Amino acid sequence: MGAPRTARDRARAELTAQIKDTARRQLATGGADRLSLRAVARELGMVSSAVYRYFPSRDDLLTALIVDAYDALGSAAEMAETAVPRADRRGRWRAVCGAVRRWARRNPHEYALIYGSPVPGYRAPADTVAPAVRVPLLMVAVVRETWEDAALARGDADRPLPPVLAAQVEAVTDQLAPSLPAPVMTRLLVAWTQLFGMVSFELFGQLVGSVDPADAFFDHTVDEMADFVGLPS
Amino acid sequence: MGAPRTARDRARAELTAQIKDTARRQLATGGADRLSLRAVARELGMVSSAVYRYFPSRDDLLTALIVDAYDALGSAAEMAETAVPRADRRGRWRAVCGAVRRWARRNPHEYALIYGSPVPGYRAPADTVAPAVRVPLLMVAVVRETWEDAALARGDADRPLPPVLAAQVEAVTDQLAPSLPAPVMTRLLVAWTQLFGMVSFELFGQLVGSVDPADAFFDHTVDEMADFVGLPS
DNA sequence: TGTACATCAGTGAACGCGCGTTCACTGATGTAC
DNA sequence: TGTACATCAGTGAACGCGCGTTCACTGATGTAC
Repeated sequence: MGAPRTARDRARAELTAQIKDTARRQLATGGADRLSLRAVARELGMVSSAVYRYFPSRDDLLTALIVDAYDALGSAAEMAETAVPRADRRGRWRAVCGAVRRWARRNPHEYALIYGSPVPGYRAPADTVAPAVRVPLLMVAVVRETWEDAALARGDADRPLPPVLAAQVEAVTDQLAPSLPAPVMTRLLVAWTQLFGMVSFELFGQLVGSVDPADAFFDHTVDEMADFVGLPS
Repeated sequence: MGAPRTARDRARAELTAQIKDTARRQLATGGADRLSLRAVARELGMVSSAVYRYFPSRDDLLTALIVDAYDALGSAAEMAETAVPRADRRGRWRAVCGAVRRWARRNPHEYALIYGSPVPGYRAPADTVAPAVRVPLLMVAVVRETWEDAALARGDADRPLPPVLAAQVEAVTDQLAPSLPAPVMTRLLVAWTQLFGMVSFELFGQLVGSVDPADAFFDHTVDEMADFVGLPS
C-alpha cells in the first residue's frame, strides 16, 4: 500500500475505495451474483470501461470485497473483545460472538458473500485465508488463556478422538495455538461451527417461525457453548 | 395431483418432471441465480416459450425445485432413520444427521438452494414450511421418545431460560411435541443449528484447511450433540 | 361410432433489456534532465 | 524554472452474448352429443 505521494495516487486510492463502496452497496440489491461492473460505473458517473483501470475484472472486484468483508468482521470482533477486561474470559467470549452476530445483521449481504453459498464460477484466492481466521483466533485465545491458567472446566477430558480427527485437529493446533490439547481445540471447532451456523440460520431466514427474533436464543446458546468449551462462569 | 387419466395428462406430468430434472441439473453449473428458463428449454429441445405451459414464470420453477429439495432431504432422513431399531435412540439420531450430510454432499446445489444464502429478489411461499420441518421432526421424535421413557440424561435440568426464549420455545413445542419440556426443546434447537451449520461449513468450503475432509469431525460432533441433548449412550 | 367444438401444447418471431470486456483515442498529470 | 517525454485516467463505440416474457399462430388431443 504505502502512503499516496502524488495527487494521482490519492485520486486513485479514493476512487478505488469509492468503487468498492458502491459495489458493496449494490450487493444489497441482488447479491454477489448480480453485482455488475456496469451498474457500479453508472452510479459513479463514469463509463464502464473506466472501472478496468482499477480492477482488471469483475472477479477481482469481488475478491477485494470478500477480503474487506472478512477484515471488517475481524475488526469488529477484535474491537468488541478488546473492550472487555482480560480476566473476564466468558465476557470476552460473549463479546466475540455478539460482535459477529451484530456485524452480520448490519451487513447481511457482505456476510452472505463470505459465509453463504459460494458464488458459482468464482474461486477464492489464498489471500482470504488470513483475514478469515481472525474471528476463530479470538475464540482460541480466550480458551487458550483459560487453559494456561488451569482454569478450564472439563480440562481435556472428553470422549476419545478417532485418529483421523486427532491428526487434523493437531494440525490446526500447531497453526493457531501450539500446546493446546486436541480435545479442547475440537470443542472450539464445534463452537465455531455452532456460532456461524446460528448466525447463518438467522440471517438466511431459517429461524422464522421458531426462535426468531433470535436475540434470546443466540445469547443463551453462546453461553451453552462457553460451558461446552469449558469456560468458567 | 391425482393419477393422470389421458395421454395428454401423462405427457404433461412427464414433461413437468423433465423440466425440473433438467433445471436441477443446471443448478450445478451456476446456482439458483443463473438458472435460466431458456437454457432448460434448449436442453430439452423445445422453444423457450413452451416452458410457460408448465411453469408460469421462472420463480415458480424455482419454488418447485425448493419444495422438491426439502422433500428429497426429508425422505432421505426418514428412510435412514426408519432402518434403525426403534429402541436404539442414539443410532436413530446418528442416522438422521448422517443422512442429512450424505444427501447434502450428493446434492450440493440443491442443498445450497434451501440452506444457502437466499436468492435475491425471490421470496419463498408458505408451501415450503411443511417439507422443511421434516428433518427437525425426526430429531424431535427421537428425543421425545427418550424423554417419555424417562431415559433422557440431564432430564430438563439446565440453565434457566430467559422469559422471551421460554415463550418462543414453548410455541415451537406446542407445534412439534406438546408436553416436551422447554429446556429439552431448546437443546434440540441448538443441535439443529449445529447440524446444519456443520454441513454448510463443509459444503461451502469453510472447513478447508482445518477438518476437511469432515467425516471424522462430523461423526464426532454428532455424538457430542447426542450427549448434549441427553441421549443415553 | 361419428361429428363439431373446445382445450391445450408447442412454434417462431419479437420486445426490450443488461452484461463483461476490448480497443483506439484524447487529454491531463508526473518525471527526468 | 522550463521543456520533452512517458505514464496514466477516462471516453465512446463496438462485439457478441444471454435473458424473461408476450403474442398470434397451427395443429393435435380430448369431450359432449
